[in-house]
This record gives sequence, C-alpha cells and structure tokens, in this order.
Amino acid sequence: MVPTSNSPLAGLPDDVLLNLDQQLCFALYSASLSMTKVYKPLLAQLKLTYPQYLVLLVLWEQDALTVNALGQRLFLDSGTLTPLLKRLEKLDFISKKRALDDERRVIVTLTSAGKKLRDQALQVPIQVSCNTGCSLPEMQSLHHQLIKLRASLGKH
Amino acid sequence: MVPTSNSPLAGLPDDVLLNLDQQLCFALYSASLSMTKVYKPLLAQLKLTYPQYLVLLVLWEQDALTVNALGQRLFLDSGTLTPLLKRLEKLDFISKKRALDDERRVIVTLTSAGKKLRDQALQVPIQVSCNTGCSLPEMQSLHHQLIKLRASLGKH
DNA sequence: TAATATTTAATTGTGTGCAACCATATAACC
DNA sequence: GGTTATATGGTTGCACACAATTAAATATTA
Repeated sequence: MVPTSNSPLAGLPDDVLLNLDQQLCFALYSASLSMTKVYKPLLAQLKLTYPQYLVLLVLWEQDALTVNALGQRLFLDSGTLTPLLKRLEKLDFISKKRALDDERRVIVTLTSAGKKLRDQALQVPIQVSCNTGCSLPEMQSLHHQLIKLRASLGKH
Repeated sequence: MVPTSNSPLAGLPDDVLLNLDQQLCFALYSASLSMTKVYKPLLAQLKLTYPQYLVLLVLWEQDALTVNALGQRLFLDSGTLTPLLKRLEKLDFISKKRALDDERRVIVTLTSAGKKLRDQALQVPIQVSCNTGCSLPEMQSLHHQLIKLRASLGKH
C-alpha cells in the first residue's frame, strides 16, 4: 500500500473522486477503444487486426526478433503474442524458427508478403490522422503526455 | 475513403509514418493497458475487474439503468456487457429485472452489497493517482485532450 | 387488425490480454 | 559431472471487445 497523503486528488469530495466523466483512466480507456474502431475497417483491408498491425510495425523497423523482444517493444506478453503470431503465420505474413544458438528462443521473421504489405500500410496512419480532429502540434503534445504517463505507470 | 490531402501527416517520410514510437494510437493503447495494470491489484481486493468497476461507477451515480443505457455511457455494447453483468450478478453486486412497461428492457440495479462497495472503492482513485506521476493540472489537461480526441474519433 | 418495421437484449464466434503454470534449454555453482 | 537457478516460450483458463445474428417485444402503418 502506497501512502496517499501526497495524492493529487487528496481532499476532493467523494462524488468527484468516483465520477466516471472525471476519471482519467476512463478517458484513456474509451479513447483507446475509439481509436481501435477507426483502425479496424482500414486494417481489415490488409486482413489485419490492430495488435497484429502493431507487431508488423515493429518488424518493419527491425526484422528477425524473438517473441520476447516483440513483447518488450509492445508491452505485451507471450500469452498474448503466441496465438497472435500463429494467425500472422497462417496469413503468411511472418515465419517462425528456433534460434540456432539458443533453442528456447523463437525468431519471428517477415515473409515477402509481410514485407510487401508495408506499402499498403502507409495509407493507414494518413487516413486515421484525418479522423483525430487534432492538428499535428496537438497530436504531438498528447503523444508526449501519454508516453510520460505510461512510463510513470510502468514503474509500479 | 476520406480525402487525405488535408491530413496532418501529409508529406512526412515513410519511416516516420510507420514508426511505432511516433504512433499516437500506440501511445494511447499502451498507456491504457498500463493504466489497467495499475488498477488490477487494487480492484482485485474488491473482487472486481476494471470494466466491472466502470459499470459500478455508472450505477453509483445513477442506479436502475438498462443495459443499453450502461452501454451508451461506457461506449460498450451488449455483447460485452451481458456476460460482464452476469458475473456482477453472481457476485451479488447487482440484480437484473425486466422493465414492467417494456419487457425488452433489462433494468440493472445495485444490491446492498453493491452499494456498500462504494466506500471501499473511494481509495482506488486516490491510490492510482499516486502512480500517474502527474500533477492535478497535468491530469486535467490530458483528460481534456483525450475526451476531445474520443469525440472526434467517434464521429467516424 | 394484420403485416411490417423498429427497438432491445441475448447469443455466437473470433481475437485479444494476462495471470498462472509448465516444459525445456542454458548458465552458474559446487 | 551433477545440482540448482534462471531464462524463455508455450499452454490453459478467465475476462473482455465487438461484429453478426437471433429472438422477442413494441411501435407503426396499411
């Protein structure tokens, strides 16, 4: 249990503390779900779900990563990634093989179809940015604050 | 397909467009998951999951709502809420009954145990706010931007 | 009033997200 | 060499999220 005397919320009345529309967590949660809903139809054209798209973003930057390395980059664990990677493999966007030097590790590699998909994916962030209702500086400000928040939350 | 000539991202180079660490969507997604992870152990003490907690926040504000009304408030649909509400009913935090005037509607009502839980829940946002690493003005700024973003995304 | 449309919740199926546990492989130590 | 500890990925079980469909009740209209 953390001491709560230095809470930014200390002293606020009960009805404010538990008011849904004043919860940062809910604004975050519902905005994230709304964002995924905007991506969904765009990614469906590439036969991808949103988390699958994130995996490919990582691999397009750096190919041939272990499951663990992917998980660290995306803040996801193997229980999430293993079935997701199976589906990407079935779609022939990635392939998996054991590392030669350490057979516990599974190396995930893009197939040629997976590499080619990047060209189509370029349109996705462009399309989405038109739906955010934010200017570039607004997006950058929000982005910066979210990364700071994620870092703070991740320490606990 | 939306015209993309007025995209805030128009003209940016490929490697920036698809760079994971520059995606607002990923900052949002990963920050939201991090937030849920902070709530998880606190809510476990109340035998609640995070979405169940959100449902109770709504009911503590206004009791006796239909499934549809809960869904509108939380941006969730009945496919999510129906099984969730069953679990809350099994925990004896809510009860369900058909509306007398329109038997299609299911009215969700807090039980006495559900009402009592609010006292314990008051500590949850206090605890969490200590982990955000944000001051109250920072939290409010972020909160405001997220709600604006959610509204823009929801229109599409 | 009978037929049709609409509203509402439940159901089903797919795909995450994650904790807990397990199996295996490597490393470290004696 | 043999024992133990650690690292890594897989498996299982539970709980969302949501699209698509179904079923039932109500409202509307011909």
